[in-house]
Amino acid sequence: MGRKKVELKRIENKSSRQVTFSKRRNGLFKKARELSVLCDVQVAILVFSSCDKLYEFSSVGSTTNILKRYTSHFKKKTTSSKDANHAEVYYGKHANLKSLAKLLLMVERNLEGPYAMELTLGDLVELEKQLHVTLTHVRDRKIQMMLESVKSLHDQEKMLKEENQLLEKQIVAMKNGKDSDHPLYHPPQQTTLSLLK
Amino acid sequence: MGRKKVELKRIENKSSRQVTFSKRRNGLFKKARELSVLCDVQVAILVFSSCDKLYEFSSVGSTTNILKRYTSHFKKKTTSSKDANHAEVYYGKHANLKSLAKLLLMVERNLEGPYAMELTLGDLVELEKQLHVTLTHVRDRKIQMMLESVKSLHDQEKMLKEENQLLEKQIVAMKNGKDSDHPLYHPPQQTTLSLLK
DNA sequence: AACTATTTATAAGA
DNA sequence: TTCTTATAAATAGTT
Repeated sequence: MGRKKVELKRIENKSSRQVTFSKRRNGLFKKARELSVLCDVQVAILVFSSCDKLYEFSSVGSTTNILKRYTSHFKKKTTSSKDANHAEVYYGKHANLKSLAKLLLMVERNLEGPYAMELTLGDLVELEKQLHVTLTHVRDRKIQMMLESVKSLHDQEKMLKEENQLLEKQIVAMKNGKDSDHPLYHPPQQTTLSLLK
Repeated sequence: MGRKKVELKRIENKSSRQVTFSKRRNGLFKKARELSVLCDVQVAILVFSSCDKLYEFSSVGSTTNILKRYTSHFKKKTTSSKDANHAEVYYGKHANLKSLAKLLLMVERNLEGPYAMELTLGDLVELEKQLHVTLTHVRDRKIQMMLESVKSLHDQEKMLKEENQLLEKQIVAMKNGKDSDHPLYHPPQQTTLSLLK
């Protein structure tokens, strides 16, 4: 795709080989990025030039992530309990949404970022289990709250309807000039509506 | 480069995404081969599809060779550089991950126990989203590592078979009584097997 | 899987 | 190096 069709063999002229390398390398990386985005896949490319220079492309955080396991994958876990206690000291009193969200963001950054974490496959399996369990519980709690909300709304609706009926009866009674025996209705001050915010 | 200009975003239709993936993957690999030949460089491409399938391209014999080269390249860079803070950063991030596991346990206890955290429905929805995202990322990373394991084992198997063939040839040669001109084959001392433990 | 109308990449020239 | 442009190549939508 140029002024002339080019034969598929090593370009002997050094400078035009260098120019072509630069152009086509960029082209290749662009194509890789497009493939990654359009088709929702992960792509990594490594290019070693003849003078031992490395050019790399990765659709995820870094190529290192993919290859880091060659050196770190089977390292042994040694200090899990110590770390856990450490965590409790730090977060025990502040086990709130904010610190959890922060930590989750940190984990995400670490999974995708330029520095691969020293996580073994076993670590990841454990973490996945734990996340799954917590996610399930959060969902359960959410659904519970939603059900409670719905129930509250129904209760509230019922209550208001009853109030309406009572008020209507009072109005009818007043129109008939017979209100002295029936004092006015006063609605309750506290209802479950407040639970819904 | 087609009937219409295509927007650079995930193709939502599954079947056309699959078709485009197939076409563009071939295109990418072709470009890589051309770059490799024309410019006399080594190229390796790894593509992980969303359904856990690995497609790879390598301008030389096996992708492992290039990955090894990459690893040693990177090692050279990092070990010779002066960054002593690296280990500390590393430890910090690792510790944070353990903290996350501990914190997740705490959140669970709070959700189920008599002392419910003061979380609104909105909080729970946000938390659920965040957990889901992190869980997805953890799963992705886990799958990536598993794929790498499988690939390494396959490469290793191939290498061992090649060694076997060489050894068998030597045995045949020895039986023919002409071994004095051909020194025994010595297998490489360091193979990727050691990395797998 | 083929077919083309178009878009995109790029070889050569400036 | 960077830009321009003629042309080759890739590919999106269609059959």
